[in-house]
Amino acid sequence: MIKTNTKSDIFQTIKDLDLFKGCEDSFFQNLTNQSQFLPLKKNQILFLHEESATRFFIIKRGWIKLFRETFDGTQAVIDILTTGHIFGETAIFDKDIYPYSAEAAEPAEVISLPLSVLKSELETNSKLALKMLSEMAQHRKIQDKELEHRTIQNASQRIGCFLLRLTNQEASGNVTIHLPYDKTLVASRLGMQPETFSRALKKLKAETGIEIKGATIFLESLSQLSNYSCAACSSEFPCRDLKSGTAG
Amino acid sequence: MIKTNTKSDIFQTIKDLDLFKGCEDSFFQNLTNQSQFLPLKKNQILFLHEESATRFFIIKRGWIKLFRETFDGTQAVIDILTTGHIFGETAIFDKDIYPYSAEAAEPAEVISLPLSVLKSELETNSKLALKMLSEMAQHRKIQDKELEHRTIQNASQRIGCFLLRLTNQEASGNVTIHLPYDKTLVASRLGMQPETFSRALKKLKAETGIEIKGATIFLESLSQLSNYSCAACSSEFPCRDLKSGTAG
DNA sequence: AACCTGCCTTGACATTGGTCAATTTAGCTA
DNA sequence: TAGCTAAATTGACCAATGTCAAGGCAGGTT
Repeated sequence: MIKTNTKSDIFQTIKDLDLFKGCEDSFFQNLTNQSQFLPLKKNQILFLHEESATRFFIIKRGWIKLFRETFDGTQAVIDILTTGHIFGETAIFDKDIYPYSAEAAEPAEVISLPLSVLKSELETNSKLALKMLSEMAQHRKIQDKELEHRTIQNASQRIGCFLLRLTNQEASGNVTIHLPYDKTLVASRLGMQPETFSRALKKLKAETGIEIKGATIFLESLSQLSNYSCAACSSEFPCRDLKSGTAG
Repeated sequence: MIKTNTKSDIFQTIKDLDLFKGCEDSFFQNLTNQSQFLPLKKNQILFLHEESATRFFIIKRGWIKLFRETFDGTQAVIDILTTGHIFGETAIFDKDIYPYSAEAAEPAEVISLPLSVLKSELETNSKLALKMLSEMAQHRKIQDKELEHRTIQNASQRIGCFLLRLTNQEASGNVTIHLPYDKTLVASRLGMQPETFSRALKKLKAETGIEIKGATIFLESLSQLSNYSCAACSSEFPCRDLKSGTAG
């Protein structure tokens, strides 16, 4: 039986990250030495927007919601991330202030690591800097597309697009999709109210003939959705660059 | 009389860029040697989304619109940039493919530079990589906020926010703002129809008491607008990080 | 001055999505 | 199983924005 919260497991998890590919073991060791394993209950807050930052995080399991809110409590969801994704690291470039709040959308486990170690590694390891730069540029493109979608896709199309991004887009034939978290949360991720989500999903079903049973959706083929959703997008269908949960 | 399209002027323009601060003259010289000065007429297209990229650009004068469009011609404006801003450079990180289209929103002058030189400089100059990484992270935060605004601000509030970002936010007392380009374009920049823009501006006037004369807007004070617009934003008013035209 | 042309505004109306309140459903726990 | 709670759905209504069509205005040209 493997324990998932040992230091050696943390070491291995960090080492396996694509972002850190090619880094020295000493770097991983430094990070690991100052690491913490954090189990999070649903809705548990990890840090708040504008808070001073000393640590960044890697998701081991579950879903983390990044968001910001206005004074009156209105909330805007920035992204919802899962296993293998990093967040909080951009504070390095912004006066060590977190640019968003983070909370567990579902029970989750994250690894907490010191920003200082990452920061000094970045200054000496140009491979890492370039890799991070590349991921950042990728993310930027995704953000641009997100904004585009808010502008030109309606609620049903956005849901269809979201579902497609949960699948292997090369698949042919029947596909079963399971929503990864609450519908309410999917709604906020897509910038709409839960009621709108509910009705828009129903409309999506009527327009495309998909089957819905609770949080599970059955497709006869991906084109059933892509014909409907991708018409209102600037990219061709298999949209390789738009995997969901890809932010940091 | 200074000519603005000489090689030596290009050299100086590049050297003055914040992004390139600290780079060697040899780098500037390499860029300059392969540079081109391009005067652009209004609506002239510079490159198209998905096109193969060999050059990036720096704006010398005027306004450049970055956008993408769907098959049926619906257009989503990503950003509108002006003097001193760089664009097209992120193609380096995306298989040398432009992630958006670019055209002159107003008569403009841009300097065209080879991506190859930038690319190899990035690989050897870690200061530059870090600086670019930092700017990218900054941009990312701006994009997040842009998305937030689309979600929680209404049309009038977005216009107010846009106007505030055109000003020196430390100013006290009277302020005169001049719209930098067509209202139609401002509308698309803010993700709304021209008709909606027109009505929303009227509403903004009614709600805040600003004065409007054509493309010129008079404020008695910035708080007149900030009270109205920034209520629906997660940031406090003087929002230093949200300068307009800040993308690349 | 007359006339274009493109931008902007306005009105009338359609559509989309948001809000509020009432139920229904599903998953837990006792 | 009964009962609790949170999530999801539904209906009725409203507000915001988009669409289409008609004018109006301003700047540039002849």
